[in-house]
Amino acid sequence: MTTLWDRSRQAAVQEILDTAVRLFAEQGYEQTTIAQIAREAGISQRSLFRYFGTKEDLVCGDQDALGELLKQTVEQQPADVSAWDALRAGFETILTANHTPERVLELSRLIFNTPSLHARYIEKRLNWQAQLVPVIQARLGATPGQGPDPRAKAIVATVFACVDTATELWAEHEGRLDLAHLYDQCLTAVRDGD
Amino acid sequence: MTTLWDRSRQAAVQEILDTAVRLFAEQGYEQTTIAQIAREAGISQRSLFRYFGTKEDLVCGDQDALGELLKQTVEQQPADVSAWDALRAGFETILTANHTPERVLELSRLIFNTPSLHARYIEKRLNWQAQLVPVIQARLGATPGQGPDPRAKAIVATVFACVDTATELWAEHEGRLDLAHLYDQCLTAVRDGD
DNA sequence: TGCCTATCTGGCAGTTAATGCCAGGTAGGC
DNA sequence: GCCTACCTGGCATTAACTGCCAGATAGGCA
Repeated sequence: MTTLWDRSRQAAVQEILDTAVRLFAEQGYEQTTIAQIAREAGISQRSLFRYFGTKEDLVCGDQDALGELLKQTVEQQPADVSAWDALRAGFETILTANHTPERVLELSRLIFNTPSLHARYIEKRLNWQAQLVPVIQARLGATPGQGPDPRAKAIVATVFACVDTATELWAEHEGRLDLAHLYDQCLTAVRDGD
Repeated sequence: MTTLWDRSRQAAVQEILDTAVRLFAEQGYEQTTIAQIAREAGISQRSLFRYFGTKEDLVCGDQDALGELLKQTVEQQPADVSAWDALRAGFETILTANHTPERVLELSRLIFNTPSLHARYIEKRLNWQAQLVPVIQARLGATPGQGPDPRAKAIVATVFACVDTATELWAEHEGRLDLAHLYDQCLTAVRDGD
């Protein structure tokens, strides 16, 4: 309900984000300090850390919200949709909910070329995976044999592996290829190859 | 050739490593400082950073050497062995070349329970993947269609996803399950499921 | 044996990300 | 117009690193 605060906060977040991404693209992630971003965005370091808990969150911060959307989409697929198709539907939803392709491409380049960012990005994605495993487990039904059932974990991990592979290829080719098609190619190679 | 130096260095590395892993297990990774490790190992902080470039390398440091072994094993498989089987052979080799199971279990617990370590661990494994892709690409033969061929990348990424899943389950169950069998279960769920 | 050189080691200062604390300001309700 | 809640900025501090320099130590060589 506190409209003005929320709006100015939203604007501030957006401005800080734009400043940060611009500086990262210009001079590299490691070479850009928090002090510089704060200075150019006209804000104190202390406040910057209140908006974004870590430097890495300036790049991978909105992953958390996307993960929630992904989980909900997968959960809401009809019961007769297979685990594979449900996950694929989830990722298609995320694709459209994400930033513009140009922005995604810029962020992808940054992430794939900066080890510490890449690590952080993977960490966020591991959270997505952990959230999805019970959802997929429910869709798979009862355990076939005795012992723990690794199927859901394996399927989710594989789907993410293919998404990551497709995204990396897509970024390498400057976004000129169709991401969904690349993903399907990856999954075909894995499931129907040899 | 410089025997004494090398040996004392080797001994120092081992002692630092043991001290660090012990402290990490006792009080957690984040709660243990470099200063404390250096103090208890009887070495200066400055020298500790010369042995191990980062705190994370105290846990995931020897991954680099294992990656080289993995690549060589996969490369040396006979030409008629499929990509999947070649990779599986590589991982079996690594299993036996690793530390004792107890040590691996301890390190696994640490890695899977510490987000930043888990991320760094996967980052190292991404290096393994990048090295393996051309090897697998050669084994797959010519590209079927036009455009880039994502098959090798996808297959390698999937195999690692399954290895990771199996290892996590194995660590969760305190090493009481058969790791190779878990891996096969994961791969079956992915390739032959539904 | 005694020196010389290459390498290792420790201490010290400095940088950067990140956190806690406190004083001061600003928006919105009464 | 005041009061409260929240936000903001500055200061101090910590922890992971890094560069620099002086001192020690091992091994080669005369």
